[in-house]
Amino acid sequence: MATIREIAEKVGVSVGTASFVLNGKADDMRISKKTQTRVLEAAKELGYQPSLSARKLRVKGKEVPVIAILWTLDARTSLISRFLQGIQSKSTYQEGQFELLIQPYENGKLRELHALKTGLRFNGAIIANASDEDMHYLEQANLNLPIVVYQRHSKNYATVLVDSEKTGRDVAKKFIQNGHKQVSIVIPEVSSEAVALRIKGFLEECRVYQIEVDELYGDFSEAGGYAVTKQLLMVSPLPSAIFFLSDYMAIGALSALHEANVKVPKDIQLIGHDNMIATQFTIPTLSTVNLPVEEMAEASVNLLLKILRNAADPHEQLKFSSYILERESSSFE
Amino acid sequence: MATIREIAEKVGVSVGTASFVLNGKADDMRISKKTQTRVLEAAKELGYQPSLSARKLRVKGKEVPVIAILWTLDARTSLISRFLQGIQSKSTYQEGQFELLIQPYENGKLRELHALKTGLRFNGAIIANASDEDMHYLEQANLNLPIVVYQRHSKNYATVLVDSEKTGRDVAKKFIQNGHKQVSIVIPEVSSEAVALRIKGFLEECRVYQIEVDELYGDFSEAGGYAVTKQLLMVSPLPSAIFFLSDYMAIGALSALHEANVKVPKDIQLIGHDNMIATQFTIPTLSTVNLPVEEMAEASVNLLLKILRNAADPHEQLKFSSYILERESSSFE
DNA sequence: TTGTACGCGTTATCAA
DNA sequence: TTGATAACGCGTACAA
Repeated sequence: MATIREIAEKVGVSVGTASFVLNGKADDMRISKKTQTRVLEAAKELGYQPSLSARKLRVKGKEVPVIAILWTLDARTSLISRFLQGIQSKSTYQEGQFELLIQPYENGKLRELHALKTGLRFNGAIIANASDEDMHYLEQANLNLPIVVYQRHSKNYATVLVDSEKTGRDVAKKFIQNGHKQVSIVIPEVSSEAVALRIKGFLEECRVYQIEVDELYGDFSEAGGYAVTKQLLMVSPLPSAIFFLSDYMAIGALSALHEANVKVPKDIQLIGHDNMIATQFTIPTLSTVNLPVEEMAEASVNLLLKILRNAADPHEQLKFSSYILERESSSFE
Repeated sequence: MATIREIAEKVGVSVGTASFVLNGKADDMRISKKTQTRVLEAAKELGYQPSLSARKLRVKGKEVPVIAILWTLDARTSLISRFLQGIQSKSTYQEGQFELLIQPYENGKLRELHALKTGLRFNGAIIANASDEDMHYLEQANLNLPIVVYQRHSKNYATVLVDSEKTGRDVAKKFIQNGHKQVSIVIPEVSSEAVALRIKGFLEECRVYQIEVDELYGDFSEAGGYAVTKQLLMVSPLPSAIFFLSDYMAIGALSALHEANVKVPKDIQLIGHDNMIATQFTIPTLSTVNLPVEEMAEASVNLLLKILRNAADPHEQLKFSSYILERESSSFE
């Protein structure tokens, strides 16, 4: 991490000269070739790395806010592409009004992310996939950094979310409406408020209508859904409907059921969650709950930008709505 | 974009005081409550936004290189999650040795991305999905910014890629070996060297063995593959094998074929490309070409970091290999 | 609480 | 023709 001054000193030249050489303006400034090569060599030797900070500071009117997306290092990483797509599809991005930083963190270890406290890396953050512990830390830390929390409730920060409890109830209602008496819910092993609320809504509604529910757990992935279903196939009787809290898991289940020659939706009905594009092309097509990830992502960024320029309440709560998309996997033929 | 000095002036207080208040250190410093509120109000009014650059510059030993991932704003955005996963799975990231910036750009308009020339946003870049025009611009611009190009050849920059021509030949060989005489190749409408080379290799090998090939085009998505296949189903005879240059397209095709009651692999064999996880769970499971995205992503970042600290040749060429994963969609029963 | 030196690259002004 | 000097940008931290 040498500075330009160190280079200048080593070569025995002024910092201005060194700067010109390192920026390719040496010829315009008529710096001799020998000096140029000597400067460049010194830079290489010392491992010179220009400081963006110093540059930005000097070049006026160029600094834009840095927005960080804090994303957990777990299976849900696969959803980040939709999040990014939501941000990018909009004009805001194109105009270069902000820089987008991806800041991964380990689930449950948000407190160890020093950048949240130092305020050196970003001007504001969107926190996705926060676990209970992470959220607890956040609420108690009371950071004075502008923050938008995605898919969780919060007292101290702005939020963007859907009514996950209602989602759960809606799916239960659909199952009840379709006449199911014995259903299962497959739960991914991730700590998430949204998941917990969906479960809560689903179970409550089932209780009200006295439907029997089995709770199953698996990895948040196709493989997880496949494994859970394989296990389920070994016991009997099979439930007549399953709610998967992740489309990926439901896709894995379709594969396992096909192998076992169990027909969907005739023998068993499935509903997934998230409305991943792939669900339109599975065999059979997969009913799912539409989660407006792209819209929420865009809203999160816009909200954060507004908060940054004091144009929005830092406690704003944006609510989106989800709805069931009925496709073949939950329809009677 | 007010500065801390403007706030201090407005309130009639020193910059030091303003700094303390804005950083929540006011109480420790025994700044009066009135002063605190006045400073905070002024900050709000003026729309104060702390300059990260000034902060980083002052706080010693904290500046780490910023690496940008330049990603096109097109359908292939869906692949970015694998790219990110590749980076994140490794220790490098955890140690906070660099910051990761996502810099989208419009396909073919890399030249309009000013950040590449100003050097204000990042210390080095990984360029993914560059089109021919983008690459032409890059080669001729001869930027002195450290750059790693992903999945393209380059004279002037470091690269990380697989031998895409060989991939194409391999798939053709597999088809020939399986006895096909009439095949199709489905090409996504994206400008990519890798895609072009796969096509080239595939067509050449087919020519050598005098296999008839039909070239079809569609959107890089499940819907694109579905649409192409629907069209294909209207003509006859159907080819006995199809090579899809994207798994997403192949997944769409499976759906269309299922609807038309054409059996895979009995009536027609399919091979996709990329080895997306979903291909293990389609019905039938999808043969595909494994593209080591995660490994290449990790290698790209590590190579760039090495170049940044002069520990690697800025023209290094890293080659990875791909191979066919035979699953049900291309196997005889 | 205040004043001010400091970090580091850029660039305009000055000097030989 | 070749290079030096110093002001500048902005938040931080320490001495006063």
